[in-house]
Amino acid sequence: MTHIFPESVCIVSVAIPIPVNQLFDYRVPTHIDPAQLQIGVRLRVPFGNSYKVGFLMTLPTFTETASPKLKAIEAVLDVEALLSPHDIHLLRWASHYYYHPIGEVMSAAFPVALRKGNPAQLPTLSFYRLTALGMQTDPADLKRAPKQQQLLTQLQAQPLQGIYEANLANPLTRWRATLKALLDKGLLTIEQQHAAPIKQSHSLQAPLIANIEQQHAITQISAALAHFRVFLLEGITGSGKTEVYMQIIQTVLSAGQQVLVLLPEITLTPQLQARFKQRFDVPIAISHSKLTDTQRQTAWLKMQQGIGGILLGTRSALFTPLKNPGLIILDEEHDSSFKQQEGFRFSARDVAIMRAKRLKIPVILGSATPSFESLENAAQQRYQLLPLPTRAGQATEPHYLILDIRNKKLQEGLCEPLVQAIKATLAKNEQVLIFLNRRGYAPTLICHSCGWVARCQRCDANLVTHYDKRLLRCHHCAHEQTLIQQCPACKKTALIPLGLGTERIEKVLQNLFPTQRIIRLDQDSTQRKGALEAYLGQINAQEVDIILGTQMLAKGHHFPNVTLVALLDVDSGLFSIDFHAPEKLAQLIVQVAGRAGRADKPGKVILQTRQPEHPLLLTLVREGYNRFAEVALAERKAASLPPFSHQALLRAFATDPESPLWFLQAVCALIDPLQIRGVKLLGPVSAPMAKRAGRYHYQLLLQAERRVDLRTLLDQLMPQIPRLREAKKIRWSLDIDPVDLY
DNA sequence: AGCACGCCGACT
DNA sequence: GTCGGCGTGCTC
Repeated sequence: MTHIFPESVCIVSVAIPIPVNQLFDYRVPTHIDPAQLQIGVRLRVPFGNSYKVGFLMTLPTFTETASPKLKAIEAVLDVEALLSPHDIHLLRWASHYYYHPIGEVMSAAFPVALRKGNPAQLPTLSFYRLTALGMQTDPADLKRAPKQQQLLTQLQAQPLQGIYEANLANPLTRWRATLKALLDKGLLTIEQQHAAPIKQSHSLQAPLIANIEQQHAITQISAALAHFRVFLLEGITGSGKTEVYMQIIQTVLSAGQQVLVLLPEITLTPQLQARFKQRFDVPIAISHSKLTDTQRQTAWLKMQQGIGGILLGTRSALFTPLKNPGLIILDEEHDSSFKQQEGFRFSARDVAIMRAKRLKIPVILGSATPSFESLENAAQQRYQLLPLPTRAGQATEPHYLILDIRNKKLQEGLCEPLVQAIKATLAKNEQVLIFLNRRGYAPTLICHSCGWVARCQRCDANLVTHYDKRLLRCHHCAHEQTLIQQCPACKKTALIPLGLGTERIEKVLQNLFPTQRIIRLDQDSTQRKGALEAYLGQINAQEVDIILGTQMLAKGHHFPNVTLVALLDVDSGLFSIDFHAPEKLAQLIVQVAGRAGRADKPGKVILQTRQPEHPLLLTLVREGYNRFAEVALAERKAASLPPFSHQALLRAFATDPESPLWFLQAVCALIDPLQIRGVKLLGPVSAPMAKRAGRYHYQLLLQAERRVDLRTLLDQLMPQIPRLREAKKIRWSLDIDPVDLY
């Protein structure tokens, strides 16, 4: 063997998007200038027997003891890092906090197109700042080009200065031809070519006159701009939260800064987008999972380059870089879809707060029903509570009525007083909203003769009868089969659907109210693209008398002519083993109730229950959501439950029923000798629904009153878990601050 | 996550 | 005697 003299090699550490929490070292080849390498730039690197896009995590260092297996960087994909040092720091923090591999966390911050290594260029679009000088073209000529028509109408309505996005680079569009023609005729001038940062922004529409509480909120938040602070804007439905957002946004935009607005649901983005578009003359970027990779890359780059003024997006938009960040708004902060439930299980709410802290900007958390955790943070003065108790236009709060349905004759789930209330409401030409959180016809199919029940083969669950499609379906896996007539056990034709789903209630209502127009809104009835929007349109056009539906009724949409809301079964939420259940139930009730009523037509809310004396229900109905939260928080404090303690949930599953348990027992055996005080182990136990989609689920809950104890334990434990022999047969994950305890 | 390596059953 | 099943281990 020839002796090799030590030679100085330039190396860097790279985060690769694979589920292994380590960095990989690479040699910087001589043709790459190490002085030009910025932390965060994307690199193409050889990995295994292919190539991957990784992220530079350390500055180059020179060493004489480099391992001979080091490979060289193939290419540097960015001249400058697309993420700021603040954002990279945030991602490092999130990787540690959630114990998730840094490569996957880094990768989560980028849109798919850029993860693949695409050049960070705004594709085909060019941005121009256009100023209209006066228009002659008739928008009626442009019937088949709605976008052009819209622009021309706008230009004619007011000689304006604004930023328009014009796809002048694409020779195929008539859009380009029109603009070109307008430019040629001198009807438009290009004030500024190329992407330009927002310098200032004018309000296109006069803001509404704020009421006292709104004005107080606006003043308080405005005073805190350019500082870190968390505001909890607690506004009941119709209290004008959005107006507060918009007035603050205007201030932030006027200072040349950008705003990140996060929403829980895609369905809510178009409404807010329309209102923002009317109000602000900055480009608004949209980012959610229903957009194409290119659309999301465009939105991301617009914000990164400072072209976009507002980014409206869902959870995954949280990490979008902002050239000049000024404010983060997280609307409906209580919503559990802000918590990612697989892979990198982060809370968009908690990470947003961390991000704002680093960026020294304020966060506004908005909700009519804040999470108990946020209310506790407000009580401890960590967040500033800004209540908006008044409904705009003096609409009154709904009146609650608890209907005891024990021993009452039910017409297929509707008690007589409810039927009467529905009749009375319909007689006044007002709409009724009926809520039942169970889709399908009936949750159980039982044999009247022998007691056989239709069960899912792959889950610990009954099959749900769907009459519309003549199917038996499992709501926990993809299994479905045709609806059977004959009992497979005793061969008698005595199968009875037991219990109520929305499909069944729809038929009941059709029988009771044959002349009324009824619409059912659930996952099954809104499968078709655009179906939900079409139904919502019909409801608002008063073409519907009774609206029936599940969960999806609780989100966002307001139905002003609904004056009666009925929740058919609130009991199922009262007895869950998950301590979050009362909180979720209260939020659901208040959110559903909030769909109804307006100034001149106060709403009435009927709750059907077999637990009419249940203290939780009574507190909520008599004393309101905040008092309910106080009581529930006191109980959590007494029981040392979050937010008065901190949890991490270790889950494991496998197709074989025993190895997940063995795995969790092996983990317990690792924990024991660590001698960490202050951390309680609860489990291992099988998950509430142990068998799901043919896999057996088990879990181990770790709980500590001081977060530092939990972290000390996990810091030592986590590196050891992948080395366990028992870990190889199963799939496992760690959920920090779990929201669903199953 | 991919992907290769590796040791046991049904096939030309 | 080979093709291929997916258990196990590694990736700078």
